Amino acid sequence: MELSKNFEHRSAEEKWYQHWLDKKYFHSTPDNREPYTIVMPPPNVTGILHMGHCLNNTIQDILIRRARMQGKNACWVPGTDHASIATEAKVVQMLREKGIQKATLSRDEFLQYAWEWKEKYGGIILEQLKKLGCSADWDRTTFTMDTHYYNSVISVFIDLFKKGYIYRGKRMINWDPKAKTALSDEEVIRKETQQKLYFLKYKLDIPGEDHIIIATVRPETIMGDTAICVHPDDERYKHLHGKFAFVPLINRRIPIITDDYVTQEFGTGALKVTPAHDMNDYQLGEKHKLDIVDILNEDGTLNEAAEILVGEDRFEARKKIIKMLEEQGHLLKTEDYTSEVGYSERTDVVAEPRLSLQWWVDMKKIYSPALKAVMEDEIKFYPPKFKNLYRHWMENIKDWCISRQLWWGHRIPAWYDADGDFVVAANVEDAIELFKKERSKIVTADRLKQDEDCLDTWFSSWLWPFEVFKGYSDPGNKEISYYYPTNTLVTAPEIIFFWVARMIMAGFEYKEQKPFSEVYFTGIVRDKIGRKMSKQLGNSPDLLEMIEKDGADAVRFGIMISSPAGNDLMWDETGNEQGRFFINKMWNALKLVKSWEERVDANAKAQNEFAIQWFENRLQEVRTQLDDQFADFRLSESLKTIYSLIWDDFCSWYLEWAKPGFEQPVDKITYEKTISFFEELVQLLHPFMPFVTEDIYHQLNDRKDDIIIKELPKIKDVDTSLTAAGNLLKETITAIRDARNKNKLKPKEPVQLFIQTAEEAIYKPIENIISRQANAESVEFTKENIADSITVVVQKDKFYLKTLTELDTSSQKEQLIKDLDYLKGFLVSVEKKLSNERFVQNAKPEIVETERKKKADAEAKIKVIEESLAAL
RNA sequence: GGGAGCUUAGCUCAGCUGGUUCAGAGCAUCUGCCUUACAAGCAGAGGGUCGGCGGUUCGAACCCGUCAGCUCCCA
Repeated sequence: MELSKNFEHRSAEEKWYQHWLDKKYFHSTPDNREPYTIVMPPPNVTGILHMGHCLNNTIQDILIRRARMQGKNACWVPGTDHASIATEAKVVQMLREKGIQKATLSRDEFLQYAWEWKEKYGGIILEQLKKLGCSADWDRTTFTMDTHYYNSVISVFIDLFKKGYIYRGKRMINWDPKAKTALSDEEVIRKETQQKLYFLKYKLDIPGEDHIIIATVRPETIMGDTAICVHPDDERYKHLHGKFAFVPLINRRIPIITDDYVTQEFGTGALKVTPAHDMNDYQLGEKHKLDIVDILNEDGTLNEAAEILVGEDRFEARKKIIKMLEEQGHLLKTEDYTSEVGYSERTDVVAEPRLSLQWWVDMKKIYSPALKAVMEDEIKFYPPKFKNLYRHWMENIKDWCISRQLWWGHRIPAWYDADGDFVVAANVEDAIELFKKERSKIVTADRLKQDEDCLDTWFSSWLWPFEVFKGYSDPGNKEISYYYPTNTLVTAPEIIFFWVARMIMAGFEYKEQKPFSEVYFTGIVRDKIGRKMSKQLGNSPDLLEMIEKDGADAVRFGIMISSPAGNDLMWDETGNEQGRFFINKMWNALKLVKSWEERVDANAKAQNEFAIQWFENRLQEVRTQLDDQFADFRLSESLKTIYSLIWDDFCSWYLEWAKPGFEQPVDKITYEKTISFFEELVQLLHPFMPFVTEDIYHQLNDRKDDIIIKELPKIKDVDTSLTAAGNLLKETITAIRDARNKNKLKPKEPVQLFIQTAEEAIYKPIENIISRQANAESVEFTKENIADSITVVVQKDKFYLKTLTELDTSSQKEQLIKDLDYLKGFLVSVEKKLSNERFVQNAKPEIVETERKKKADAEAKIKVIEESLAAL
């Protein structure tokens, strides 16, 4: 079969991915092998592939493919989560485009639209992952609202409620006025925001005193003020303790209280207290038993309680109230002020602290096994620095607000009667029973109302590692017993609290076992100037476009090569380019090796014993390194290691040493060994670049098997003397080439080479390689200096290059003098060490021994160089 | 305000428990080559007081202290 000029990624990707699917290589069923399991962090069902997914899933695919090649039963479970806020927002928008208002629909009608939307657009991202080459077990694709999953979530809610871990309570929460739902603390993103600090005069209710000045960034909430607070030690305000002031514009009379919570240095040291609209003020209010005046509606507009500007949006109201305050002489001054403001993660509007009746998980009751497991390394974090962060969060854990005022999601299984009493039950029949049993009330189904709200998406995804195997809905089934606990979780550090911590809690609560053994936190993908990739900035490249242009292998290479273990990565498109060049390099090597096919001479004597032995040994060395690197998730390093093994060791050295002369025959052993080396190389690379490696594997030989499932050979012992011999050979060749370069010899100009060494036996087997690589027409051993030649010193041996062209010895001389100076300096430092008695006494004997050897080596080299200089 | 982390070549980063010629890699730069696998390439080269200062040690990029700059998380 004729080879194409270049690797054609489009057709190869299509061909091999389909082939792997047809052969069901990605599919796993329990058997006798050791399992290796990863559950994919379910992307948002509305999502499309971005660089973060690309990194994360490439890493998972690498781990899975390597495990598969190690003979393990590799199982990678894909799926999506229902993303209640994001999806509901998209459905609402789609309906609006059709001219339908959500408010005009019943819950069931709305959900029907939502499911239609999900069937149509949901799961696009999974198709995109296939383009990237991901070898997930698609037969196991799970959705957090699949029937068994849905029921498990509801059942877990009921169970936790029964255990007293879930309660309903009126508390301060983060409110998203756009999505009109509660948010958990983790769903609020703090951002530095430019604001203004307004200094307002509050009239005092004291004869002879005029006003107190208060600094605030939220003047529109003054109508909710129910106190002014100052520090008890603040001399400026001591005379005002226990007195009263009036809220501007509405003239509500409010007390002046004291609390050491107030920072005297900030603003004027006097704080307006608005318990309904600020977390800290709420706590102050509780402590001092203040009134609560809630002046905002659920959509962020002002309500009747505000008395003025009713119906205006909070930010419009801010503008207007400033004008009113100014007109009436209450505004003293305005200052620029920057502080962190919370934004809704999903809708990006400013989150509003709001007092609201919500459902909560009492985290104090459930977190401790999860903390212990990580602290004691039962679950290992990579990199381990995240343990601290985890511990800190766990030790200061707050209750989790799990209700969301949305329809798309798992509906809270609480049932209310007309009096507002409620029970928690899976269905209305059970609810009726419970009312009877627990509350001695006889109710009928038509009098009961189910809670309108649904559960936080994370309240479903925390069951992911076991419910994807139906470990909750069908406990003890064959699959959960085989696959659980899973092995590795690969995820972003941003969701360590959202998801990782909670999965660990759920794992211990419901399976009495950890959900996974190790968690690898990837870095955040940034652009080349260090900004986080985001839609807003538009600095996120179009992945599918890149895959189309450069190929999935090149894209995978690009992201992995720039990805230090556990650190953020500065992504740059030149990485893809490097990947493409690499593929091209391998393709050219393939062309070379294929060209030998017809020149194999079964009778020819084996030519390349040294090269073959050396490369075989190199392979073992690298395999050992790779094992260590994989154990620590140093995948970027692994890729670099394989890259250099293929490019430098195989292409630049081995192939050059082993390749036959122009139109010369190839001996059978060299040919077969070369093919098998190439196979092993692409096998090592396969997890990183699956398509090109599978393709080359099949190009090298006609065969029935596939590299994707070819088991990696066992590692053999490394022969360090071979490594050393190889290094000497490379060093010699480089030194001679350098000398040729420096003496301006044309590459084509042959030289006569003389080797002066005490150990000819070392050079005998590599003599012909040196001669070829240095373009020497003859090689001889010599005991004498060779006059009128270029002298090259390598370790303790000398090489002479005799040429036809006239030589200018000045540059060699310069180089030799430079080397000599360096060595002399080096020798002095070694001697200093050795003459230091404390060193000889304290240092380990091996260390002293190597110093002695360094000294002897340096002296020998100095001698050789001095001789060479004398001969010049 | 509390906590964590980072600072090594022009850029992005390795450097595991202090000890080989240990100051490294890739990219970029420079020089010479269109050498029948590959110019998307080949063969070479240059480049850093390891953020500053102090300490521990026979010995420090590595350990300790301190200062400076940057980043992230939590309040």
